[in-house]
Amino acid sequence: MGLHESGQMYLENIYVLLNENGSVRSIDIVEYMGYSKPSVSRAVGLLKNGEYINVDKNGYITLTEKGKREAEKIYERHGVIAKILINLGVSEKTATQDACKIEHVISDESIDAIKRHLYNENK
Amino acid sequence: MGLHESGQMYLENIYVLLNENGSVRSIDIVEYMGYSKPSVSRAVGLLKNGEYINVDKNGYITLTEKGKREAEKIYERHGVIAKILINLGVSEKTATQDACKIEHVISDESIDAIKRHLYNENK
DNA sequence: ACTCCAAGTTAGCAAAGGCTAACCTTTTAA
DNA sequence: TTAAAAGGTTAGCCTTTGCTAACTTGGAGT
Repeated sequence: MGLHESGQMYLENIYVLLNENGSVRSIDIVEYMGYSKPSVSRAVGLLKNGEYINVDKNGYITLTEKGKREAEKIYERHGVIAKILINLGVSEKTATQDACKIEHVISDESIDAIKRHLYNENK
Repeated sequence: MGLHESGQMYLENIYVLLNENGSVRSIDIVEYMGYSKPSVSRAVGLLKNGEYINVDKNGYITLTEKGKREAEKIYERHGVIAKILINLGVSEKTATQDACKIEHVISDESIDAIKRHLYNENK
């Protein structure tokens, strides 16, 4: 079975942290997401189990191919949703917050439609 | 505390069923939403408890003022989201499905921005 | 060497929200 | 009148995803 919403969030944040810092451990996720160590520990275990990430003996996390694909997909959706909201006049803060929620529930069809719209707008 | 996502869904569907049929019992919600009788029974109990609905001795459900306000708000959000998605080229079916999810997580600020956009579009 | 701290894990709780199994009424129909 | 169907409720389970408390383990500093 695929990832649940929380798994998607963790994966996306791992992706962001990897891009920002070059490396990620569980403790970095704890600080970034504001969750407790046990919550992160379990989530990381589940992502590892599902082969979305690898964790080396020092606790450093990397994305598998599967994990990278998934993370990029969610990250892109996030950007697309935030962008259209901002274009509609929503503040960046709210747009980002809303995008975090919407990205997990919106269909591919709707995302594609929004992408087409954003593309056409810039012509 | 306010309604959770499932409570909002139940309330919205009660509102729709009331408008469609003029009356609603738990069993109608069971059929409409496809949930089990105990799930609906609990949800109805919670809505009653929160004073969103009244249930008469024959099991007929009506909205309180508070419930009606809430239901209308969610119903409107649903319509707004579905409409902009449809305007972007999303099929009615998908737009409706997505709206059902998004309506519970999107901010008032974003809804207002979308409403402004839809209004300006029709000028 | 001993202590201490940082990073993780284990165990177990809580709330939301779905489910089945089984039960109780009340109404309908043979 | 007696049996079945319809509508609800109770009890209790499961999963997801957060939490705290308490433990382990490995490396640093004194």
